[in-house]
Amino acid sequence: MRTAVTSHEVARRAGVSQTTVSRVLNGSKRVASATRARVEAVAAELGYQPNAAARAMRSRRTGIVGVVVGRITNPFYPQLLDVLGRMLEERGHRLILWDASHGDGEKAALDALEQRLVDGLLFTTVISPAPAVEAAIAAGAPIVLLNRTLDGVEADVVDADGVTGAHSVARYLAAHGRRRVALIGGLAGASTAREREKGFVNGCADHGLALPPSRRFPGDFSHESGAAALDRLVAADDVPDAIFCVNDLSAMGVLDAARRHGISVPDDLWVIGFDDIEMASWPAYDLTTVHQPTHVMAHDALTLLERRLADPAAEREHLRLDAELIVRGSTGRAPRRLDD
Amino acid sequence: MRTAVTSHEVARRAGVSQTTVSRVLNGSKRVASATRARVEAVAAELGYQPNAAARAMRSRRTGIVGVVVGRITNPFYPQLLDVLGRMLEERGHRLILWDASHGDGEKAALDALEQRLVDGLLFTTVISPAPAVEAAIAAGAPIVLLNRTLDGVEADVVDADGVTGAHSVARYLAAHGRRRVALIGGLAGASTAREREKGFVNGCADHGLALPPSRRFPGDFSHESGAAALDRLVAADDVPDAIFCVNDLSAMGVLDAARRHGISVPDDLWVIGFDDIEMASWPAYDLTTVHQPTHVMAHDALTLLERRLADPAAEREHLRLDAELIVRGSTGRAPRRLDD
DNA sequence: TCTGCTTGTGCATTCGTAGTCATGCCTGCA
DNA sequence: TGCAGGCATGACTACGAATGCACAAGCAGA
Repeated sequence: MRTAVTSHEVARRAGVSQTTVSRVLNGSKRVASATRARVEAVAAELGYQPNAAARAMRSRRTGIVGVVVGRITNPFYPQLLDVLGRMLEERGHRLILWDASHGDGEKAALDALEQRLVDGLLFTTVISPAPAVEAAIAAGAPIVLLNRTLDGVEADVVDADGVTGAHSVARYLAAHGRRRVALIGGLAGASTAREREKGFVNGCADHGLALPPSRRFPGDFSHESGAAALDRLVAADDVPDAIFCVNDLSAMGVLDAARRHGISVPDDLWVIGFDDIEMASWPAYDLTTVHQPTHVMAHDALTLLERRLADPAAEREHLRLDAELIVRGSTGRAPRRLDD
Repeated sequence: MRTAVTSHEVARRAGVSQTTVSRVLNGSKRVASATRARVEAVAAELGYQPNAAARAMRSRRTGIVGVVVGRITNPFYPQLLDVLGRMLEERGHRLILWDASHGDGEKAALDALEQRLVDGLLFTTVISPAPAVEAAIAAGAPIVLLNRTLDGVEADVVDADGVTGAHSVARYLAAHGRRRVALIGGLAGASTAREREKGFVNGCADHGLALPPSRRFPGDFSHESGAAALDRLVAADDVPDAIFCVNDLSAMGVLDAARRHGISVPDDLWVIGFDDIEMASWPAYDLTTVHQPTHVMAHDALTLLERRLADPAAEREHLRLDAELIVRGSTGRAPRRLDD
């Protein structure tokens, strides 16, 4: 590798001061067009790239956003990252990624913020209690909570209405004659899991569906946890009419376990998820689920973060989006199958 | 946000010079243990975090590795990222992510390297020709090619043997009496696609399987491209015995399209993929495929990169790992189903 | 001709850390 | 007692870009 070209070198070759080079690069108007052209030509010729560290040191901005995801192998997160990556790319910004499923992703991200390595953070996966995160937010750090929230914390948040969404699932099941239902939950500290469980439990109560403890299972949003829950129901010879899972991945686990056990979906068992990840609509699963507007959420979260960076004193905002039931084949024959 | 604490501030409060603080933080031995303890106490009390930009400016290292993936929503990449993220976390390093499916991820990554924002780069997804990448590698830039390679370029590379892997697929199909086979390819510039196509084509020739142009389809590694190919075969009323796809995701597209068309797998059609992503083993797909040792590959690639960073003059290495056929239900009843 | 404003440019400084060089103290040996 | 040598520490500076301030030149209006 050749030694890096500096703005001083560009200045020297263009016969101007380093100040002028800096002005040209940052699009200042205070530069004669002839000078600008000359500097740009020299910069291009030398392949000049400003040193990121020096730039960050002076300007106190790095153009890097940190994102903490739950478990990158859960397709929900790549879908969020896809949108975020696109948006950041358009702005010429960059994305540092942490995975919270190993080590302490939140701690690492907060450290990076303190070190001024990132301009702001997007947490998609906070688990309460999260004292460090809460303290940083309270101190005014540029942090936006995406997907999951922290109860009682005043913060910029974008999430979907899990309570109403899950409530509509219970109503739907009751309306279609399902009587024996089961629930597969998520991590206790996750607001998404809590909300969806709560909405479903309330919905069952409201619509006369019994949901005994023996048909409530803990989960961790993984495929395995869904499969394990159905395995236990089978072992207990207590396979229900319908199972609601707090996310799609665990619902897919249930569907896969059902295949193993020779349980026919939807004939013998209905399965419903939450998220509406892309795979949920693929024929192999054809999963009825509650749609979360991932694109909009990611977009809104980044917009909130940018606003917070531009104005640290701006009013905090909590954007709560609607989640809508999408009926597919895992709860009866989906209408669109008639097209084939 | 309070103003950031600097090492000068820590020094002042601990009654030492900034130099000593720096020495304590970097674990220099030239510090009396009493002094070290005092500095550490003050640093902890103030929650001191060294400024990343200043540190990078002096030390010329950022502790950040850049990774360019093909399309983050293809589960193959999250699996790689999972391993990479773990390894980097252990080392206290960070990961900047680019997605090459929109904009120019490679250009952005190379820029970041020039700007000294990242210490090194991992390209999982180069598409030849890639003159900018080749030039950077030739100039000695710390870049490792993971998964895909660039023919004729001397570089640090970790990939799997696609030719042999795909060749074994053809042999397997021939040995099990499949006669009418089809091939769904990948992006022309991707070495993985080229190798796997070549291995399969050669294998077909070697084992007396005809593979007319009408049964060779272009693809782009996506679920849709797999599904689209089967749609065309159905439309042409030319559904084959077996279809080999150059990656699992497109094979899953074929399986899903087969479901839509009421084609029974494996009774009417065998399907084989390549990669062995986690989902391939789930009952919904139960996909016979060629296993790539993703974990090992990611691990080796990062190890190579670290070696290159430690010694820029080290000999270049090309690690080529074996890819092994894994037989599952999409090519006949898989043995393990008997367990149930 | 003089004043006052605009425009284009450069000088000098700053950001926070790491490392070089210098210094003072203490120990041990001649 | 004198001095070499190790140890602990501090003063100073470099890293590279951005920016406040100063200033010269050009021009309009009085």
